[in-house]
Amino acid sequence: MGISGAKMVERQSGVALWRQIADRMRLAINNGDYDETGMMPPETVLAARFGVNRHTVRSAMAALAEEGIVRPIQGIGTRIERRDRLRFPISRRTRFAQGLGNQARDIEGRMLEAATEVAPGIVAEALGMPTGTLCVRMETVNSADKRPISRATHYFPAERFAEIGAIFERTRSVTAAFRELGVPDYVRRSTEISAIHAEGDDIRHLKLSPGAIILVATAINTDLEGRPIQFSRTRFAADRVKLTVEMDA
Amino acid sequence: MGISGAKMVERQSGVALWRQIADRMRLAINNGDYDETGMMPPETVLAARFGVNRHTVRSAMAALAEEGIVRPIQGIGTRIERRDRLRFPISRRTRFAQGLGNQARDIEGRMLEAATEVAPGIVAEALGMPTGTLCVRMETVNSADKRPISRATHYFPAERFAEIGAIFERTRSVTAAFRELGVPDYVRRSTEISAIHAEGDDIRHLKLSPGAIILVATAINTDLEGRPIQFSRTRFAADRVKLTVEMDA
DNA sequence: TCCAAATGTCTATTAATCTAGACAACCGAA
DNA sequence: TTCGGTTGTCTAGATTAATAGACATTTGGA
Repeated sequence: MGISGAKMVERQSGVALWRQIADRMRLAINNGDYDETGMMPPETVLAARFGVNRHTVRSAMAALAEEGIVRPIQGIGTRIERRDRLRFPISRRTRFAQGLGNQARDIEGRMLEAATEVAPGIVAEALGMPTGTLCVRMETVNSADKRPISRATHYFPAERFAEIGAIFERTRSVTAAFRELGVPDYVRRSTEISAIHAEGDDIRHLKLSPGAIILVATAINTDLEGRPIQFSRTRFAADRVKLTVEMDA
Repeated sequence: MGISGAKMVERQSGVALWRQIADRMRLAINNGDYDETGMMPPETVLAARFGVNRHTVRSAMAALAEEGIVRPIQGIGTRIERRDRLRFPISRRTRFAQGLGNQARDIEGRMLEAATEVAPGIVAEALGMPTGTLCVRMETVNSADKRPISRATHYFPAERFAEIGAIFERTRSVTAAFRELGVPDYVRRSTEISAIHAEGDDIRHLKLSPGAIILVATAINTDLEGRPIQFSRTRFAADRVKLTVEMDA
């Protein structure tokens, strides 16, 4: 159960039981409580759990079905059709944790790997470096409420940000790492968004089923002087995130 | 008619009409809509305005009277007893007592319980601890001028803050307790805000009527090194507090 | 093929909510 | 004192919400 233990529904509160139950089931679904099976527990189980009649649970379920969140299948059970996707705002000041902000309790960035290597052609061009220049490549996985949301590959000019891997490992934040390395603020110059089928390690890291769709956001960040400091390619699990592009003057 | 225009109440929404009306009247009161007279409009007027029977309005009024917000006087009308909503700022440096500052004379934090136990999954994740790690759970109620404002459940890593319960009991302040335990300053890493209907013990501790709305702020605080030191879930009585989120770089 | 498990549908009953109307009780002012 | 306006109380009925039980229907697997 939740943080504060087993919560019973409240009677005579002016809020119908089926509505309370529907609200709590929607929360549980979005929280990923039923991700293992992708199915709701049987109606009889839910009725017992909430201490109400099965018909009351069915009313709640009908409300969720109306919203398109679940779909009942006779003889099988009730399938979870849709989880609300996190809204990830992309703007001039895109920051991972800030962007998801209050859409999840626990936003975590985990580093998989960091290495210094020769910048690939596209990266060198994006960062305005001669071909053959060294860069730091950093691989991260970002999660919201324990659920992996995105997988990113970042490139930084090695000259300025040689230690960024170690600092990220400690601060778990690109923004914080930049700050420690003398970049108090930075802005996004460009973002390109595309969609492909998931493949390779992304399937494993994002816990996707083969053939799932991922959104790819390729971005360039610059410091306030306009010098490129980061090239990143972030793969979002498309069934968990929607990207909202925000324009600004 | 309030700021937000003429909204009709919704039928068959799973929320009783009297509850919807009570909520909207509470908002209007706290918004100062009736400050000129200090009285509610007559029940017949309200009934016409909301498009419901007078008895339905009376049910809503009874709920507000139960909360101590209004007091009906036969022959005269219904007087507004109390209308105040504290502003609670949420920022990188959120502190309970400081935040309420000069909005109340007497700001009190009372501890209900403190226990060392295995951290729930969400908490362990939030605090960056392996699952199964011990944490201190502390339950508090915060009041301003003797009126309960919020009810919070805090989690601290047991390793660093085993004694925080005893220290809070003495100092009545999380900030002070942290200071004694070697954390001179701390910042808020994240805050998630949602709203639900009050239920369970919160109704009793916050002296709410069943079905009242509470604001839930789930927060993680870190020390200046960025290590998570506190996970908390604070439930604010929504009719007594408004949260103002302050952005910073 | 048969069974267990799940959702779908139906009837019946009780409780809560909302409407409707009438009238009593109370207060302030004309 | 009378009267208009207000809240308080009562009865009655309609609608919605919730409980209870029975049985049909569908599916997947033994």
